[in-house]
Amino acid sequence: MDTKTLCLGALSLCDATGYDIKKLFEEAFSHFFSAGYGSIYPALEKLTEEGKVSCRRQEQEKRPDKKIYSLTEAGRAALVAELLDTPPREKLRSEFLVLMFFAHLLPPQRLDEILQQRLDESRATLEILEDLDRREGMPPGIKFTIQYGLATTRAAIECIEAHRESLLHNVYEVGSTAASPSSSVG
Amino acid sequence: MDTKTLCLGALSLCDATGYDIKKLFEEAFSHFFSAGYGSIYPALEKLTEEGKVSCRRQEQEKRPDKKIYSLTEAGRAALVAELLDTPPREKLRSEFLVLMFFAHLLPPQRLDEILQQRLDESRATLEILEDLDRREGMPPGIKFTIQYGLATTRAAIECIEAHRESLLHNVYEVGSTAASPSSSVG
DNA sequence: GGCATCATATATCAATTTGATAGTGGGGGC
DNA sequence: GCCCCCACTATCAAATTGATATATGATGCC
Repeated sequence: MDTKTLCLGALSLCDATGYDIKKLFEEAFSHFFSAGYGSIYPALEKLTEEGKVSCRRQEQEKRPDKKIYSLTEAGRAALVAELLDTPPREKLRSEFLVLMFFAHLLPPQRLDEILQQRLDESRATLEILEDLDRREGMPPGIKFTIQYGLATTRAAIECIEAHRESLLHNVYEVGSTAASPSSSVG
Repeated sequence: MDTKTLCLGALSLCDATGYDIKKLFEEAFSHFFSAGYGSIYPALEKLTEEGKVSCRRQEQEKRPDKKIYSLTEAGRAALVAELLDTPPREKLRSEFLVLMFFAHLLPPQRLDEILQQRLDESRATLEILEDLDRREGMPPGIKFTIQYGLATTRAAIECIEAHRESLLHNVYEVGSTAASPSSSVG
């Protein structure tokens, strides 16, 4: 699934500018997908060429012209077609877990900081999701994305809380230390 | 955190070829990070230029020469330095949740298929993690990455199981249908 | 025996994405 | 007055993705 499809999806909700689409992604998608201007604007341009979206210009004083995009019938068909054969994959990119994997190379202070930062960020995410969850009148599919985020985020937080103390005690005791490494973990 | 750092990390465990590193990523990192040959080989080349890894060639009959890389002292220092100021971020890319977000555009059959496929894949991931978890003598940091994977994967599975039925019943009842869409969700 | 596919190992490439940055001006905080 | 944020466009180098090419042996299947 590429940014083009994401844009079609956004425009299936309502007409929007590239800027609006980015904001939608940040507000509604941020816990499971992201896209920047660098992929959104080129995507909208290509979609226009392909006739899947149309673009009307709205002039503004003292601001750049707005380019408001709308989904065409061809675009809606393309969106549905894409959704029909997109496999429901999921991929995590966790620098946090990479750091944990190499925890034995880090000083205890840094390890503690890492755990704390991740906890803070996860709790912040949780609050955002809880706010979203309180909103009413949301379609079941969208509601589900929030439930899913809540469930996995809570699990992550509990896992960190559960292991934090023992990690700080055990990481350095068994084999190597941060100061004198001599690993051989195959 | 880029592929170069990941490679340094891999080589901190033991000497390896690019191929070995890819396999390590698939075996030990697959549930939280990934990297392909297209980023690993260039990374190893740059690291060699920078003196952070050294490379010895091992000739082989009937196979391409092996290029076995080792971490140098400079490389180890660079790895630690990188780990010290890498923020512990985490980013999900879930095409599954995008599909769920637009569930109202899909026929019920497809929605069911999506949920089933994700459930299957999550259960497969869970089994792999449970196997890893049974291994003994693993450093606490690595053990933690597995615990974390177990916790979040189980939460995901439970969430899908819990909402599956109601999704199939409710997605199409309230507002629009897959056949005649007329949404306006801002 | 023959055929497909996987494992070992290298490497490359077009297409895409990332993450930062630039430009332009109004409005709010202090 | 100063600085940063909001609104809106857009671009760009660098990195990554995902597929593919090249070779050969081994393994499995009918």
